[in-house]
Amino acid sequence: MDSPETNKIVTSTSTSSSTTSSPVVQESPFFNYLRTLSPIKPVKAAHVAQGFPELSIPTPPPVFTSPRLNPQSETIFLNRSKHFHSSNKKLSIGHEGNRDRGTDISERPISRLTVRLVSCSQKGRDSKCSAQVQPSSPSQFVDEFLADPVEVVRTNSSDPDVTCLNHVDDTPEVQLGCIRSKETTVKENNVNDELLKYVENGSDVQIKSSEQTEVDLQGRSVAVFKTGKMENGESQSVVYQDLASEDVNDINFPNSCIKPVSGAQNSPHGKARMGEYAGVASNESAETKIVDPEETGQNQRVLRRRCLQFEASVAHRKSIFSNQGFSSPAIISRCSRLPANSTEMEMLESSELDCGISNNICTANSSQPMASKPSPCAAKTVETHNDKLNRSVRNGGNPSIKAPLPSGIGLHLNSIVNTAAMGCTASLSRKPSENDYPSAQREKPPSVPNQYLPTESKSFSVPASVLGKFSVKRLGYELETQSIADNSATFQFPNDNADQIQEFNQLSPQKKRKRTFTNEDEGCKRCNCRRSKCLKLYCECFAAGIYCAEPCACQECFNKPQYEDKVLETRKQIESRNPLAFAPKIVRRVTDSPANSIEENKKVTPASARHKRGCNCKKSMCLKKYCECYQSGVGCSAGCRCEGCKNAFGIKEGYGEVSERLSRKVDGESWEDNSDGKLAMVTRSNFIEQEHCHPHNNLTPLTPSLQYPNQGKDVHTSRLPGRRFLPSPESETNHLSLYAKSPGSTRYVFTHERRSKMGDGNLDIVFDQEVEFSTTGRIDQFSPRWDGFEDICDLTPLPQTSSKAKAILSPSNSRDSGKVSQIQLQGSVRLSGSLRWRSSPITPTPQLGESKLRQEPDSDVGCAILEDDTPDILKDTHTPIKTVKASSPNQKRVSPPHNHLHNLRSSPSPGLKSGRKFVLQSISSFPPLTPYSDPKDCSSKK
DNA sequence: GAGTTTGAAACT
DNA sequence: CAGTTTCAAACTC
Repeated sequence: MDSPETNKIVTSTSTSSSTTSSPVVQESPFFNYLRTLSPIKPVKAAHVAQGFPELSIPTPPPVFTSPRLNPQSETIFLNRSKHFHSSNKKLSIGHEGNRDRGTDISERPISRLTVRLVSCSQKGRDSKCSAQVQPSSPSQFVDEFLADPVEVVRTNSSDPDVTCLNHVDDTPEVQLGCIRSKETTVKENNVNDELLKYVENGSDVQIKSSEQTEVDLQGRSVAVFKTGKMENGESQSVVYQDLASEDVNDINFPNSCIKPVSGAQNSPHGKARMGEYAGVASNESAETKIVDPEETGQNQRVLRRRCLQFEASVAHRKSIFSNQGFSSPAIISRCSRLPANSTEMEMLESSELDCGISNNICTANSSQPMASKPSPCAAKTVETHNDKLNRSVRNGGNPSIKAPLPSGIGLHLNSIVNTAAMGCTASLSRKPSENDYPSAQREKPPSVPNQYLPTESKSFSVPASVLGKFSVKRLGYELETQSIADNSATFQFPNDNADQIQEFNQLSPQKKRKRTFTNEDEGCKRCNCRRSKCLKLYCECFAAGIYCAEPCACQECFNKPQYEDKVLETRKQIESRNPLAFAPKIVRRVTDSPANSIEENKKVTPASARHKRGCNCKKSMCLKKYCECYQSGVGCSAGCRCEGCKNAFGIKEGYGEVSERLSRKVDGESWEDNSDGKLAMVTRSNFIEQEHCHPHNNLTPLTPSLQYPNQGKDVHTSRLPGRRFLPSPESETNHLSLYAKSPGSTRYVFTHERRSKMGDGNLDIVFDQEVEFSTTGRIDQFSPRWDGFEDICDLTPLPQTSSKAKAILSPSNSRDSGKVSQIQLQGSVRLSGSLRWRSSPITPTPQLGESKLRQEPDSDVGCAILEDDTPDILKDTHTPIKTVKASSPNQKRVSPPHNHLHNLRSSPSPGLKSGRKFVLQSISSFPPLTPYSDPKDCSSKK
């Protein structure tokens, strides 16, 4: 608040004490206009009487009696408006303590309004003070200013006396700087209108907490808040100060009880100044007081609503977190600025800032961090405790983060982690604990390359919980503002792992720690590259699709926003070699407890797609994290070239067999080395033997073999091209794999990959169908094996059948990814109609007549299931067997951990009997290089 | 924390 | 495509 530009931000002692209203102000055309436009409400004396019995607040006379234009006011106003961009004005919240409240507001022009808010006893609760600052463009300033009446709102049901300020316009909760109280705020009717004061908007905001923390909010209205306990510990003071004002006057307000703060009372100006105070708003924890100096002594009071709701938002947030998943794909746009430092991050984390949830793309423009207008993207809602808020504001400068309502938002942890959005695949399973990062690391969270973000929206939709606890802190994502003009930030988190996050939050500290250590290294940890310049897959950050950040110890790092072009180019090169290079690498299990429920089970994260070729372990025997398979928690597959495989999650020869014991441990997040073997393999020896006996059986996930159903006489299948980007605008790739799993049982894996280039993007539709035909009519499950095809287990009817398809638009164009980083389309797809068995000499024949396939009803169920990457089977035991999924190229396909299968087997649900396909719905760590297709186009593909 | 081991990634 | 080198994480002490 001591910004040099600011004339005077907060004075510890109020100096002016003149009680007469300023004629200049009253006559200002501005106020005139304001009076006309703003909801001006007469002050209600009744309430005042309650709060300030000793104060008699006369009905304020018309504030503006003369249309005469006051040059001074005008000038001030103009200046202020001018400052909205480069404003030096600041809103500061500081601990005023018992200051001299004597202030003659009336004398001062609005621009010089200084308001002190004093809350009364906090009652041991966390005092929360929020101020909503509404930035506005210069052009909009007047209108917005005028249209932004302030009203005092009573908050906190428990404390009827608590009041807060709200915007008259009922600004959405997302408003920046708006802090809600736990309780629904009751608008001013109960509050004495006399207490209402509007706060001058300024450019900069400084907020001081009790700790005197300060925050500068550039381009925001000026307000001075002061929060913190009074010396007597009972009250807090909030000071709104007009930056323009030369003489800062502090206005003391009574506490929530509408009573003068003790300090105020003691103040020489204390109560006597209340015919001066325009309004007071207080909250139990924090009171907000708004004073309209000009109107002081006037019969009219203009209420300016300020969203000063405090804890309510927090509660709301928590509720949201607990109840909502994150549906949006993880997309992080550049621009936006994440908490620049640990304090902000901490604030976000702890406070659970609502940010960019849902499809709402919130764009916060640093230049206009706080939009006066209730623009969904312009506002930021910050609900925090005093300290947190203050810290965040202080450090953040521009709270450019918008917090859209989290409704319906899901978090795709995979996307977050692995994808550009968040970058930690396996990490998704775990939620960052408070101590995941050293404070120093939190200082500078990793940032996400801009290219992964949609151009327009560049949105970073952050679920509150995610943002607060996961993204910000754990992942430490930082949206680096590349420029003042380009700093709108929107956070979009993938939805898939919302539950995981939630779960993690619910974990005990020990469990969190455990997960932290087990998962943190996977994808979210920071790199330490020395020679790769962080532009190779060696770099975990780069591989994860995120920029390196402070926590990184890399050297000569080019994986930074400023090198965006280079990063993107490198990425393209790498992807050209390996389209799945940026696919999630590690799969982690989120479930911490041996959940007995599907809910628990569905927290399993699929395995790595990047590791499509399998491991090549020589010495580790796939028992250490050197082995990606092991690291991913999946068994080695036939595609692995490992030697002496003892992968506890399923040895190569075992075709994904996993011991029961291990499975249970896995459920419990016990990633133990099971090298001791003794795995109770649930073998399907037949298939395994066949596969290994035959030279062609050494199939990679991408090159499944076609085996005839009849017991091991495998006829080599056509080795279909793996998933790769085809140059043609639209390409289709079909894969058919037949596996003779056992005598009388044949499994068909049909994969149709269709890449369509529509509009400016690609639509990747991958139909993976795996059908197992059993002579017995029983559909076998898949083993935990995770290879690219084998684990495609959704039991689907023959291609001719209509099936649900999910199309995921892979925003190759990072700019666009924000819009629809991952679009899930659901619809009926007649596979037979559109598919061409271009590559496969073998057409899946429905002639497997005896197969007793379950035809998935053409319902939307499948679509709902597809909402996240949770294995379908895990999500709903009653899920129809058939599910056709279209996914991005980087989609991971993994087999469920054995234990889950085991559980599923036991499940009476018929669906559980079917083979399972685990598809990692996460978006690629990096959006596809090709532009994504328009959703419409996608729809058309349905 | 330093050094070693390891295997993926990159290079040739 | 195979062999080699590079690289950084994982691991050990």
